[in-house]
Amino acid sequence: MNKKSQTAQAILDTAESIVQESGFNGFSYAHIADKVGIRTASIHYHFPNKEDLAVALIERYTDKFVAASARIDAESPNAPERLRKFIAMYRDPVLEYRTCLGVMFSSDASTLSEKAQEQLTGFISATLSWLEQVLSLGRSEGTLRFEGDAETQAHIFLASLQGAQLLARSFRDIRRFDQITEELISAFA
Amino acid sequence: MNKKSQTAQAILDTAESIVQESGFNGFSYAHIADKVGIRTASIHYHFPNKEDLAVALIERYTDKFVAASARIDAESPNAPERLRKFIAMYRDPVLEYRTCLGVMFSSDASTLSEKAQEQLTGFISATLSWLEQVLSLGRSEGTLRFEGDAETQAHIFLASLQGAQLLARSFRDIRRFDQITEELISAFA
DNA sequence: GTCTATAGGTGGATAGAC
DNA sequence: GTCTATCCACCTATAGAC
Repeated sequence: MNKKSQTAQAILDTAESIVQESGFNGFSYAHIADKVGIRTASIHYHFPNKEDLAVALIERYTDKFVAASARIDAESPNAPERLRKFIAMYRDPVLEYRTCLGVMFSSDASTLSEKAQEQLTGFISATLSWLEQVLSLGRSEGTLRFEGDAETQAHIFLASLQGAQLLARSFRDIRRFDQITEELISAFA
Repeated sequence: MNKKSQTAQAILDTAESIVQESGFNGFSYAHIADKVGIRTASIHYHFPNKEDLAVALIERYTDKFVAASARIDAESPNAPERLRKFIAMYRDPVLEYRTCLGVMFSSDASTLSEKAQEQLTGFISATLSWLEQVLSLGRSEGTLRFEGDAETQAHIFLASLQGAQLLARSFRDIRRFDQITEELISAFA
């Protein structure tokens, strides 16, 4: 179920990449068509309008996160390593001057449809829930130390990573990102 | 010097407000003209093109921050109170679903001109420098406690506020912002 | 300084042939 | 499923009258 054709996947791949770089208002059907090697009319066949495309983008991004976090849980038994892999997920796009799709959609939230906004909060909630669970695990394991409740710490951690992406991007300097995340990790020690 | 006419100020006021809500790619000359009550051609008289407008926006925003931070320094002798007033500056726009202009321009950085990007990093650098100085002061006063160097902590603090704005905006819930900032403050105690 | 008028381009979107 | 052709709204920007 939810099978998408190869072309639809290519369109989503390209759109995701452009949104991560320029935001949802920073791209057009023409941009996608050029990169994919099709005509704009073909995009409309797969995604009738821009809202459909936005919703599909966040939907798929959420699915990818759920899969990735499950993989992390399976591969890494201890909480600190899970956190480090999570940070790596947020670091990679910055190397290409991109950010998490959630950051971009959050910025452009006011121009998104109701449904797209709901998808967005769904994605962020999934991320926060996973982080909270990792932090709780770390605390009970004794591998992570922090004050206050895990939910608040999850918020701070995610907010810091989002801001770190924006700062590193503005300065075109990945070290700003690393500087922030290394201190975040060591604060839990 | 750098005196701007009343109309130019009104244009900047409106543009700033729209950018904070919808991003730099989310507004047009027509939007501004409508709100200010002039024609789009008049905007071009004051700001020949969109790049000029972007540069003027960040320039003025930086000036306003410098003035505001100087006022905070003058009014509040101790570091924790300075931090709290800084947080308030980032909280206010969220109430109207806006963010710091720096966040929006950072998101749209890839579509900005070279000069606008330089202005942007100038603004962020000014913010980071001021924060670093406040944190250093607090540490030497004994009113703020933290690990590592003040520069890194300034980065984390700013990144957290930026992310907190995005999170609160996405959920349309100011309490997410407050939850984050209260924990940030208490972590320094 | 602000206006009308308009140029020239690009945006998303549709109809209909293949 | 993908194409060509096309529509129309909107965009930034300019020329020139007032």
